[in-house]
Amino acid sequence: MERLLDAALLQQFPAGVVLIHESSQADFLHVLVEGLAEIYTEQDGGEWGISLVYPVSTFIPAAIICDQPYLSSARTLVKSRVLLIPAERVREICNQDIVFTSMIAKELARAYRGSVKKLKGHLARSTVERLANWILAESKKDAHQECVVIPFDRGTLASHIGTTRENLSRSLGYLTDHGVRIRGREIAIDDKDQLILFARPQRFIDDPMS
Amino acid sequence: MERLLDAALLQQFPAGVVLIHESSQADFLHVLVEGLAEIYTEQDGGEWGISLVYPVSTFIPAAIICDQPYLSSARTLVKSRVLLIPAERVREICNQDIVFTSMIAKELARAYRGSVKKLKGHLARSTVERLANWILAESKKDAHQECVVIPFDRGTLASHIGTTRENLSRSLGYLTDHGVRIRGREIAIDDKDQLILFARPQRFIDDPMS
DNA sequence: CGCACGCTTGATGCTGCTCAATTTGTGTGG
DNA sequence: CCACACAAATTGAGCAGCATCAAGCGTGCG
Repeated sequence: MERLLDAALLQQFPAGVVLIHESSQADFLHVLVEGLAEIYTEQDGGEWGISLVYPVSTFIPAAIICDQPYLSSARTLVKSRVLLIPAERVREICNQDIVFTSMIAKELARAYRGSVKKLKGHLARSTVERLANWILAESKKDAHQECVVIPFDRGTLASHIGTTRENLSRSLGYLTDHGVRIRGREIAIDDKDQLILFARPQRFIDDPMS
Repeated sequence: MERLLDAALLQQFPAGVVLIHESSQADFLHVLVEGLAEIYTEQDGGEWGISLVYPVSTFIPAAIICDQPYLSSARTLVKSRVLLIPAERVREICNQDIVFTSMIAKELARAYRGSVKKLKGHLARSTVERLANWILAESKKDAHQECVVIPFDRGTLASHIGTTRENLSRSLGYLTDHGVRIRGREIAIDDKDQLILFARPQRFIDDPMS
């Protein structure tokens, strides 16, 4: 563990800094210590969100383990602190320290499951349903608040829901008839039961703990 | 390694046997030794393909590592031999044997990257493009054959491409104008360059090695 | 032969993207 | 404090992609 940390560096980044560029070789294992980041991919001039990263977790550990180029890009969404560990060092310790390695394995497993859940959501649900379920999931983490605040701009949210800005707007409007009220970035949940009825959340798609 | 194998059992299954039921607790680590299997999910009465499993690899290792229910189901597509290792034993060895653990980590990393690639394909491409790229990818592995044979029925292929049987049929018809000829389950590639031109394959979506 | 199953083809409608116009919101400088 | 500029968000119209339903075709098997 010492050998890990003496080569690592903790850095502070403002919002909107691109930390990883897809298709570049993996050079560091990034650990988000504080803040918020997104994993995204650039395709045909557009951007699509792959996942959101909350502290404390690593991002894109798979590229380091596989010793392969990154499949997606990453940027900070708010001011964040990130721990950078040289890839070389990580792979070295993966052959020595069992505690670290099985921690990495757990991290990979969690990320993998997240990705499968996202895939399931896209295969089986419409845009509005994905949005409704995102709102429900978000409302759970902020300890029973009746109000969800989108922590980034709407374009970013749209790219993570898997739609365009325009349709996100329409979808939010549509949910107005299903227990929700919109005020800029604030989404007030007036009738949670009605929203749940519409969204039909499933444990194995929407529950981040599963 | 001995402790792993003395608790494991190698079993033979015919085609179409469901080995894993989603939402059930993970009891075994499955290793496909020979044959072909698919990971899929059941949603609203339909089935959607998540991934295909070729030998030799594990399936759904993440559920065992996380000690959580499976997120998807798995079945054999052809007669297959599968090694079953009790989950308990796997987790135990994950705290002891570094070689095994880092092998699992690599396996998880590969699966994770596969899932991200599938997600990218769905976000950025149309059904026909996904199909065209699947054909190209398939043609690569069978050592420069000019002909791809779908190794399962079309409904299954449709579910993995992310469309319906009907639209798969239409899409195959459409590709007829782009260098391909269809004869039942055989897809003859007459003009690979033209197909590539249409499909615009990307290394970081379609190359299974990356 | 006739039935079952898988594949194809057609018609129709919904979802969601694109483009464009308008409104709202936000920060800036006079 | 207002006027203005610029970006973000909304709204509308039109259209492409794809699902759905339904019917027609082909092949294999009892």
